[in-house]
Amino acid sequence: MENSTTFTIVEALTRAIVEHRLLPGAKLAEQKLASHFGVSRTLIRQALFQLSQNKLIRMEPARGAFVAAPSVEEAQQVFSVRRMIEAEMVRGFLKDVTPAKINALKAHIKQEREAVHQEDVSGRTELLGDFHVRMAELMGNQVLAEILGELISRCALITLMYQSRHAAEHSTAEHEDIVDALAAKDEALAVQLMDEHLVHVEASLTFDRKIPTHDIALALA
Amino acid sequence: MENSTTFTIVEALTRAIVEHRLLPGAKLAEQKLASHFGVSRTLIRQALFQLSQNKLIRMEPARGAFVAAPSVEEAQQVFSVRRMIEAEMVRGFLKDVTPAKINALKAHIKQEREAVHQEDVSGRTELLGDFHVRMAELMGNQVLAEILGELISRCALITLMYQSRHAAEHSTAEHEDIVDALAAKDEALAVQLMDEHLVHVEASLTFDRKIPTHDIALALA
DNA sequence: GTTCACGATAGTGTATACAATTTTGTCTTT
DNA sequence: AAAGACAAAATTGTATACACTATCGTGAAC
Repeated sequence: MENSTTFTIVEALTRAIVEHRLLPGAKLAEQKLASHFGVSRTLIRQALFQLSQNKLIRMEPARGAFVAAPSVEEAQQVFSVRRMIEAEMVRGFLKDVTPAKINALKAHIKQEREAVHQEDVSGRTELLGDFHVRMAELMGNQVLAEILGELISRCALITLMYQSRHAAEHSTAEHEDIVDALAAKDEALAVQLMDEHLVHVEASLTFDRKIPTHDIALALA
Repeated sequence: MENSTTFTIVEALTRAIVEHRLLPGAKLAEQKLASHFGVSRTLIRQALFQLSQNKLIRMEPARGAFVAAPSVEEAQQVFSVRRMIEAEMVRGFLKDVTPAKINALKAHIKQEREAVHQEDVSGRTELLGDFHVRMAELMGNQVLAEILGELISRCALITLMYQSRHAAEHSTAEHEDIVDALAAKDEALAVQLMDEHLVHVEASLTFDRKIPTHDIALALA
């Protein structure tokens, strides 16, 4: 899409944030990043700008960039939007479902299972999110896939921020149930399972617990 | 959100694109824009970068920025996503509806009617889109409002690109019907009306007609 | 001892300079 | 005259320089 150097930096920072190597509230000083990546501040600023549009960081005028620390309200709104989109996505998916698409989803679930065995936490989180994006892609709606992808990145940050003990263990099982319902072309059931799945993920978060952060103001709130 | 100077440039370019003063495919040379706005290329590049994320322009490596010319597929996908989101938005809106919210929507429709009288084309298009964003805001879901806002910007570009003769005249009437259904708390009807409304808008476009553009490759396709 | 003022330092915001690439125009060759 | 090669101009990509703001530390006044 855009320049590949900037893209590399965005990717690296995204991974660092989503993998929780950079905690919410952490400051992202431009010169330090520039030195680390061996480029000028110009490219760093481009990358930070992009990340701020993805809501993975927030930028304060004349103060700099900080890893985003989504509020409880924002987290709930993100999940709310996901439920809206994905309920209808399931309906749309069934409107033009084929055995090949079902198989593609099953193949993805197989990958998920392998990742669980390997205890690859960050890779697993990514795969669990990709299931939903994959569904959008299989519908042939790239616009939907992009929007959902952004929402799911935000969810990854939220999940790692509020997750007590990742109850995401049975996410794969729920994905499987959803695919079964899709294969049976049971729209009402599939929609319900998808909605419940997202409710479960959201419910597994502990919005009232203490949360690790580098944001002073947030830590004292 | 970000710097106010850049924001001003983004606003100005957005208006120019959405109001069709800049045709799809038109080249946006950095130096010319910089001179026009009386700033350096740095700020122009930031603005162009942001616009490219909003899909209002596309950037080709080492070639520059061009006003986006959404393909028919993309246009249909954008409308498809809007139907998905807004169907569920109507349901969500009714889950916590109040007379005040209904009145707010009615007030907005009144504005729409006035704009129709004034023959203010660009302002009218904006207002018609704002109706949908307003609904998201009234739900108290800012995340939803932002996502919908971006989609509606893209729709404005699409509409002005493919619109034969704006059949959007009865959009306001349809908005009114939707609000009536909401006031009556008739979920099924409201959802149906919203879906039909979006289908109407999409159907008013002429995907098979000639489209004005500055994009050579597109004009000869 | 606490608070305020002020200077030093670090960091961001913008402009400019330079490098690399693309585009354009001209000239040569066939 | 048409096609290709090459040079010149224009444009984008990146780095650096400068200006402005915020932050932090020190010291004076109370």
